[in-house]
Amino acid sequence: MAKHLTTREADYSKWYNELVVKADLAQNSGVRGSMVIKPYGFAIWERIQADLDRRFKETGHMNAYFPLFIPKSYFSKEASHVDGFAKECAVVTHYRLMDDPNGGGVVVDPSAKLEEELIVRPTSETIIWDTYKDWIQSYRDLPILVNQWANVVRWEMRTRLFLRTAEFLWQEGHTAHATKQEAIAEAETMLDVYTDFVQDVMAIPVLRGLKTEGERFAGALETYCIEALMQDGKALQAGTSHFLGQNFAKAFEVKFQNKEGKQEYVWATSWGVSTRLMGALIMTHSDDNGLVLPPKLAPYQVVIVPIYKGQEQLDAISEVAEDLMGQLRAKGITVKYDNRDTHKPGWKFNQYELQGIPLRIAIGPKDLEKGSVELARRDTLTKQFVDQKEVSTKVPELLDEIQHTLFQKALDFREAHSQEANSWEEFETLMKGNPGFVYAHWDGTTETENKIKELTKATIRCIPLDAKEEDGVCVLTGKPSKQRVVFAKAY
RNA sequence: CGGGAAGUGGCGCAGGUGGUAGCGCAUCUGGUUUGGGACCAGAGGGUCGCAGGUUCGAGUCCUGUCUUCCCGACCA
Repeated sequence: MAKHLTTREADYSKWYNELVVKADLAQNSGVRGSMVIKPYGFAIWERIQADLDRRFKETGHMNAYFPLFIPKSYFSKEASHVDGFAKECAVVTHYRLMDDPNGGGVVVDPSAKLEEELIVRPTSETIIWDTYKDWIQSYRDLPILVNQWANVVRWEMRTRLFLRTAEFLWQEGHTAHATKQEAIAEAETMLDVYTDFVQDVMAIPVLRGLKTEGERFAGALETYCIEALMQDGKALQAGTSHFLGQNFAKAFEVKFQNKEGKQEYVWATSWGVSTRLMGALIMTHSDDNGLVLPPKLAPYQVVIVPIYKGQEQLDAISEVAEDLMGQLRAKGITVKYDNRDTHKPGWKFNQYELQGIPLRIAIGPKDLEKGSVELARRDTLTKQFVDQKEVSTKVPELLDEIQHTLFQKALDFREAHSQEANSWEEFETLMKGNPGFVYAHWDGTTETENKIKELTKATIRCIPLDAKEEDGVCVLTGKPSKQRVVFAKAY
């Protein structure tokens, strides 16, 4: 009968996998490394999408769609880009199947070999810049501010639901600008958009920073990122925004004529977040009873469960429930009334806790007598009796409070798991576990960064944007350093 | 790609030395229940991943193959 989740303490990674499956978010499919996102999980993703999409449009972007397939030759045009992705590409080589001459089934028709192989996009810079070439002649054609919602494929060796799947859903923004300053400003603006969204809507605090040269996106001059800390003390990259310089413009010969009549290469950015955010959401807020959702992302913010004997009692309860639902919906709150007779109340309580519904209202015979309801909070697992008349004011207040509490709790956790390391001994000792964010001095070289990774498995998550200048010495080499960078073990 | 494990009803598993498949959960029916994952009684459902081979006979032995999961190097 024990349907309980593995606890986080017993096995964090097992807890995560069980939660994703039992809360009906996603499941593994018959396709290696590729998941099925189930309706409940997709409903959460849709809310993420809707909010981000609004923010993209408010910052002047429009959506477009580019092909899934990219000719192989496009890839080799930007050298560091191809280096970064070559080892994880799915390649289409044929376009036809035929009956297997040796028996049942079908085989690839060897005569249907493609002249040029097609790459299933791992990211779309190349096909997009090949297209932008046709769109841009003059400074009057700039800027181009485009986003696309799409699926991409990266042939990862080891996959995990939402965190790393061979195929994943994301959005990728690709912009073109006349000046370097404008492109950098765009990359920074989008980092702000991501920061606001992840903190305000997902209730996940993030560090903002720059990636080191070694961790930078393949083909970028600068990668801005937001980094979140998970409950097990490991870091998760939640979003990136890249200043691409003129690399792609040069690779695809995208020039424009400026006001002085001279030909110039276009400046570029790209930025993206993926279904990986679902993983961040789960690993930031959830507990041993299941998913905990911030109200702003919950497919249903409130669920009403009737407790009754017989049709007559159900009818009386339904009347109250319908009335409350009307009042809540009028305030823009999403409510579900679960009057199914096929499951018992206790079963429903557990199910909705597992699925992270922020507030649960139970109405039973006692409540009919007293004119009350039982209101239960998912985040604190506390219950209170509330007068039916007060529900429509109490619920919005509580939803706000839950949203705020979740963020604050995650922020407190991050602060409690952020520390400085001032010597190699200290650093090494910390990194024997998953200590969270460790602020330490670094000499600025990729060589040292790699050495530290080799020795401790810790990577530089970012060079914080708001870091104060501080003289110090590299934790490994003892060479001088002007500011601390953030180390952690990462997903 | 290197190391390990596993494929048997929807899910989780059991099936010494070969003899024609079983358990728990889930499902369905009837009844009693309903304030934290109900109970009783009955029922349905599997060519044992796939392809060969050995054998009178293969879930079991042999060969090949595919897939999935876990651990490492890579990554949003």
